[in-house]
Amino acid sequence: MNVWPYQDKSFTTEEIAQKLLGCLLVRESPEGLCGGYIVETEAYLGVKDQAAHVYGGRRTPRLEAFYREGGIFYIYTLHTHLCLNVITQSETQPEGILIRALEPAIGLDIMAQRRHKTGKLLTNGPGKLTQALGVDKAQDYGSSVGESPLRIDFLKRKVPKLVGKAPRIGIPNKGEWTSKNLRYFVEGNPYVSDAKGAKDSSRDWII
DNA sequence: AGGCGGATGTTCT
DNA sequence: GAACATCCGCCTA
Repeated sequence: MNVWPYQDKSFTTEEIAQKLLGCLLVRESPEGLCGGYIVETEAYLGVKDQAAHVYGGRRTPRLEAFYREGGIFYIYTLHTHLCLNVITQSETQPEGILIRALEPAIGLDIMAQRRHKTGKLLTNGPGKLTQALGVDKAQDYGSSVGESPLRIDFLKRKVPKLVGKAPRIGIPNKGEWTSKNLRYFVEGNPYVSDAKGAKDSSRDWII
């Protein structure tokens, strides 16, 4: 059975963010099944993290998922796009992980239809991957990552050869939190959102 | 009512 | 590959 493997809270959010790399994110829809391997994540460390939505203990209707159990999706709207996050801890410890990029693996034709794009442009950004998968806020917000139309397969995973660490994207003026290396990615994978060259795609996975 | 949040896609070298 | 126009819902005032 495919369930949230970090229920016992014995792992930090930073650790889980790295463990999610290589896991298969899939989405079931009337159009068919599609999905890809997670290649880029960012950790958001709760009320003390100036870049987190819940910084300072903020609690508003859209943030409710943070104050529930780990292993559910938190989805927020950014202009026209949706950003997909996994809640990692507990009611009293509102932390989460932003999924920033996928390597397409299943239903490439369906994703291309939704994106009107192909290749890297399919899923190499947080808003692009939600569009490619057909993520729907009303349907997927708060749903379980283990068994829902939108879910993560923690078993059939690839193993990154090398995990890169870097500061998170787009959070200037957040004090020390701006420069912390809380962004993780599969080194050399061409689908990482700011991968420039994208040449060395042969050396990204062990398996 | 107004401002903020960041990602996308186009257009220009 | 860098610059910029555009996108709109949630919160705070």
